Amino acid sequence: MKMINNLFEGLRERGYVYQATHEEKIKEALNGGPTTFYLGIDPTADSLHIGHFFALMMFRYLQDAGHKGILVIGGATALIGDPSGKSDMRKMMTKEEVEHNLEEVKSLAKRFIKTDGENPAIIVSNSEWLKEYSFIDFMREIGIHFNINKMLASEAYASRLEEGGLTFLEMGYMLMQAYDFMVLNKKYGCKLQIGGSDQWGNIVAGINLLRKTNYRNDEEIDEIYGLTCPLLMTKEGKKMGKTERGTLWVAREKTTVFDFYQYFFNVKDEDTETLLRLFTRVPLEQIVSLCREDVIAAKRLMAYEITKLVHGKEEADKAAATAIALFNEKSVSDNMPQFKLENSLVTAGVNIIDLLTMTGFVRSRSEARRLVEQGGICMNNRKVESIQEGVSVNDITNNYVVLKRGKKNYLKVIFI
RNA sequence: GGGGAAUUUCCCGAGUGGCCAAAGGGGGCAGACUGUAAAUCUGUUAGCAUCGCUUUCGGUGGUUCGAAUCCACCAUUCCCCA
Repeated sequence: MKMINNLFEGLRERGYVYQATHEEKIKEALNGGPTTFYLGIDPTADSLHIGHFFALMMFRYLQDAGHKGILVIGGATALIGDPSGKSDMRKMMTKEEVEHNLEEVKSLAKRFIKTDGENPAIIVSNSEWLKEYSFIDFMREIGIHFNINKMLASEAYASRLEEGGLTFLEMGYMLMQAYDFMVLNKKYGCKLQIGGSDQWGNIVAGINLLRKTNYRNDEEIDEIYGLTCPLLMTKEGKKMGKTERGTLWVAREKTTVFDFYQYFFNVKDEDTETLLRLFTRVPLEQIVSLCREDVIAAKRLMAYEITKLVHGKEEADKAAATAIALFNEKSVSDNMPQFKLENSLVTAGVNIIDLLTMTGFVRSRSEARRLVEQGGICMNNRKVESIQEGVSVNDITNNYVVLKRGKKNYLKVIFI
């Protein structure tokens, strides 16, 4: 099996390393023989967002270097909710929701990490070992090792504490994750936990827990480490992957491939380099020079590569082609967002406002009216001048009409 | 368990009986300028049958010609004391 010599340095260079608990030891482990590591993801939604994707990329890097990966899906922890970095308590999820999300997350994650062939990842849910653990035993065996004063001082609880109202439920989260690490160490010999920087406190808790339970005759029998990747932030200090309409999802049904591609194409210039470093395997020197010489080309490459990673080459090609057609050639593409309507509507004559709302392109009639009045709506590349305008058979070529809202939002309305 | 404070439109936050669909800021959206950028300027930001009407200020009832504003009860949150 192929081992990469300077894996740790490589990761650091690309911007994957944020904090490491034992830098020298981790370097040794990663650059040396196969090390078993794990990444935990809580199924709190029925898809993955870009932050998960980032961590999974790191997972994949380690896997490709020959290390053994375990993906833990937090079927149990999702029922509690991680308070790390949150200022409000998260709404509790039902067991059914978690169950459903777990399957979705599992199948999506398989797109990014190797789960078959050579060196496949193991996927487990932590409910496997947490479900059966009785409360009293858990408190006696695990709870005893946690010092509340220390926990409260940790970053993970800081914002919740400031807001007040920290509950016992949330305090329990850290114990569970810490216990996960311990179990994985015992069961699979897992030595390293990776995660986003918001997981630092939880990771350290796991390390401490093992240390406290791990002595035999005053001798530490095993040592485990933690490595975090930075939180993806834009240069403006916003969380990457958040859009006005919500989170940028990895699942196609929740965020179309075209929107996904567009999100990355439209990031600030300054973020291009970071994204290229993290999500492509383009050599570093090349990235730097490309960004300096031609930002647009760099952006195009970046958006394309990320889309390819997440949705596959075919979909990425389509999205890129659609974007070029739309923005560079001002023409129509088959892959732009579409909506189908009954043909009879047009033959009867339909008002532009009705059309905009009917297709869901604009949320309300008031908004549609406003947009038209402000000159923000185009039909077939011609500005709609008045809210009285209608759509007739003459406007339709090849069974469709192309609507444009603002500069970047297109919808092809197909009449059947 | 006792006492105090709070809950406003996407967010923060003004508003203490009619002039409130509700100030101001942030964010969003649109226009101009651009590179499908950034910065800036302008407009806009509950819904509809749009010079009018309807639903909104934690929930439910009540007082009143009229309530986000007053009263009662409930819910949630925070602070102080146990």
